[in-house]
Amino acid sequence: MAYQQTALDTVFHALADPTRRAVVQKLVQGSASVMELAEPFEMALPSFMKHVQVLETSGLIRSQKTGRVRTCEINPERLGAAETWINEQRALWVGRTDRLTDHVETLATKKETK
Amino acid sequence: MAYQQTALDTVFHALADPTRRAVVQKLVQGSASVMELAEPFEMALPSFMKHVQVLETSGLIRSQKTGRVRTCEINPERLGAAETWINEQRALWVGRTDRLTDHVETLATKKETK
DNA sequence: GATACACTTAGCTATATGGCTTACCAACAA
DNA sequence: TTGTTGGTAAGCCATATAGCTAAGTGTATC
Repeated sequence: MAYQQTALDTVFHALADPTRRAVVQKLVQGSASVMELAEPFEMALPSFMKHVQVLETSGLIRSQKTGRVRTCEINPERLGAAETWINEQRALWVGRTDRLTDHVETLATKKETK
Repeated sequence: MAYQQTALDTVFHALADPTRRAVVQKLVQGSASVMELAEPFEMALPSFMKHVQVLETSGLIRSQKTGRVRTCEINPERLGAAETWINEQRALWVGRTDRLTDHVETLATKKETK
């Protein structure tokens, strides 16, 4: 569980930056080289590479160097971990509002039968 | 869209910390006072209040002071924004794998009819 | 009115983050 | 062999973050 917590730390941190979210959005559509990914950004290459490192460290993407080109691809499982956590909160929230609704309905029913 | 981007920045940043995620998990089950929320953490109160501020700034929670007690509650809409973004990526990813699957199946079908 | 409680404010420290520039290196291409 | 391309490494700077302590403030409670 502790490992899971740390993973969520890094995943949510990685997604807390617009540049890195844009990289994720690009990679879910297909793998791409670092230069392709960097092109839309007015940013020094070493700075952009730092973002790639953050994404890779978080497990959201994987990369591999072939010759002089580093190609990145998404790791959908890790994105799923963040989704799972949020869905768990939603389930708790929905479950709670369901119980509240039931409670209110129970009270309403009791009033009707008096 | 720019506003949306900034919102996602702060939401994902807020969730990038185990203490803050624990607060969110508690609040989806019902509102709670700051002291109740802080109790499980071995942390100075001003430190914990900083986390609460981060969550409030991100819009994930709301708080209100009544007398000397500040009560916090979840804002499910903001959590939904993060969920929406992740679901959009998953849709792109699934759509892409679907297209690949179709392509492979088309090739397989062509082989069979030869 | 004194005391306790629940924060709030201010300031500090150490670390992390996100950008930059410069120089370098490995791998192609001409 | 030289030039170009695609990174990589190192170091710098400014800002942000995450914790702390101490002191203060407003609101109950006794």
